[in-house]
Amino acid sequence: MNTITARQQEILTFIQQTVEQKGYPPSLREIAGHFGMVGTRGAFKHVAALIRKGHLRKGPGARALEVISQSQTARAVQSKSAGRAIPILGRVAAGQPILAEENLLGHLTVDPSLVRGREAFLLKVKGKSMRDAGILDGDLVLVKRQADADSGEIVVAMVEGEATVKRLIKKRGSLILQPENPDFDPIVITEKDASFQILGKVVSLIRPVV
Amino acid sequence: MNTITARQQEILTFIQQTVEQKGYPPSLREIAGHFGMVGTRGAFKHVAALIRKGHLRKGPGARALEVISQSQTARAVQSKSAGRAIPILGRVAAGQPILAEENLLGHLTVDPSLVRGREAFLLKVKGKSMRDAGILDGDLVLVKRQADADSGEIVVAMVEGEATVKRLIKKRGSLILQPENPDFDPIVITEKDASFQILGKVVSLIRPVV
DNA sequence: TAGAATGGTATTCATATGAATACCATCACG
DNA sequence: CGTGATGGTATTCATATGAATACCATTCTA
Repeated sequence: MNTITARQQEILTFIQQTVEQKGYPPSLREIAGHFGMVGTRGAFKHVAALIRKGHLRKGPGARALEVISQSQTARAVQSKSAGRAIPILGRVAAGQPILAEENLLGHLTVDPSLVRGREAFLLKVKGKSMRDAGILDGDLVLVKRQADADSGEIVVAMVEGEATVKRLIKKRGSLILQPENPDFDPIVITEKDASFQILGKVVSLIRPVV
Repeated sequence: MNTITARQQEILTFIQQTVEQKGYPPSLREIAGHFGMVGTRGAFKHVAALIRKGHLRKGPGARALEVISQSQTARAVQSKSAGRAIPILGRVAAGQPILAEENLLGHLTVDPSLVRGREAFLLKVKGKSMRDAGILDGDLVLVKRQADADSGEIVVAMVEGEATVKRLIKKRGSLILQPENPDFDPIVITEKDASFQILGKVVSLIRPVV
C-alpha cells in the first residue's frame, strides 16, 4: 500500500520540484504536459494514487496540493552532514520585507537541528538590554519566524520601527517587552499599537568570539 | 516605489507563511477571509500592489502566486551548505583522549568561518562561573585546540581532572583562571602543577535555547 | 484644497482547474 | 486464463478562482 510505482515517483518528484522552485504546485494540466500526456486523466489518477498512499494531501480548491512525506524525509536526510545557510540581518527597517537586501550582512551555516523546518534568520544584537539572559552586544540570535509567541519566551519584535530582542510577557491581555537588565525599562504595548509586530522567537544564540 | 505599507506587509507575510506551511499560496478569498474582509477586491488590490512593487510574481492560472524576495532568501535558507561536523563533549575525563567516545554527546554542523582550519570541539558548559561573560549553564563553547593562549582569552583547561571554562590571566609568570562571576573564586596555578593543561581557546558560543 | 494613493464593499464575469464518465492497453499474479 | 491494478486517450461538466466595473472613505501630499 505504501509502495509507490516508478511512474508515480516521477510524478511526485516533479510536483516536489515545482513546489520547491516556484512555491506552488503544478496544475493537473501542467503535470500532464510535462510528461507528454494528452488529457488530464492520467495525471489525475497518479495524483489520486499518491494521495491515497499518503504522499500528498489535497486541500479545498484549485492547485492545493501539499507534499507530505517526501519533503520531510528530504529534510531529515540533509540534517546529517550539511547545514543550512541562514541570512544574517544587521537591522530591520519598518515597512520592508524583513529580508530586504540592504539589511543582509551575510550568511552563516547552522546545524539543521537548531532550526527544524521553519523559516529563520539571524539577527545581530545591538545593546545590552538582554545582558542578564546571556545575550550580549554583537551576538547573533537565531530567530524562528512566527507572528506570536508564548509568555516568557524571548522574541524579536518591531517596536517603533526598530527590531528589538526582549522577553515577552503576556499579562491579562496586555503585552510587555521585558529587558533582562535592571538598567533598562520594560516596554508596554498598548492594544491599538499597529506598529508593533512579533517577528519571531529566539531559538538559539551564536556568539562569534573575536 | 519599493516602499511597502503596513497592511501590504501583513498580506505578504500571510502569503509567505501559508506557502511556507502548506506548500501553496492562499487564494484571494482565503486572504480576504483571514483578514475579515468581505469581498475579494481588497485582497486583490493588495496582491496587485505587491506584484507591482516586485514582491510577488504571478504565474498563469489559479493560485499561482510566487513570493519573490522573501521566498528567494527563504529558499536560500533551505539550501544545503557545507559545514563542519564538530564533536560535542559533555565532560572531559583526565588521562583520556579528549575525544573518547564515552564523552561524545553528538555532533553539530558549524559554519567553517567559525573554526577556520584548526582542530576543534564543542564543550557543554556546566555551572555559572562564567555567567557575566554571557556563558551560561548548558551553552556549547566552540573550542579551538591549542596548548597555550594569551592573557585575557577565555580558555578550556584541565584542572584537577576536570575540564573548566575560565578566563586566562598571565601575571608575572603565574597563571590565574579567572571566573566571570563574583560568587566564584579565581584558581591560581602553581608552576609545578603537572595536572594543569590548556586544552584550547574558546572561539565561539552556541546556545540551543529550549 | 485639489488630487492621488490606499483600502475597502458589492456585484458580476470568464475561465483555469479539478473531477467525472466511458473506454482501452498493458502487466503482474494466482 | 481471468482479474485487478496501473497508465492512459477523449470528452464533458461544475466550480473555485482571478479579474473586472462601479462606487466610496480615509489619508497623505503637492
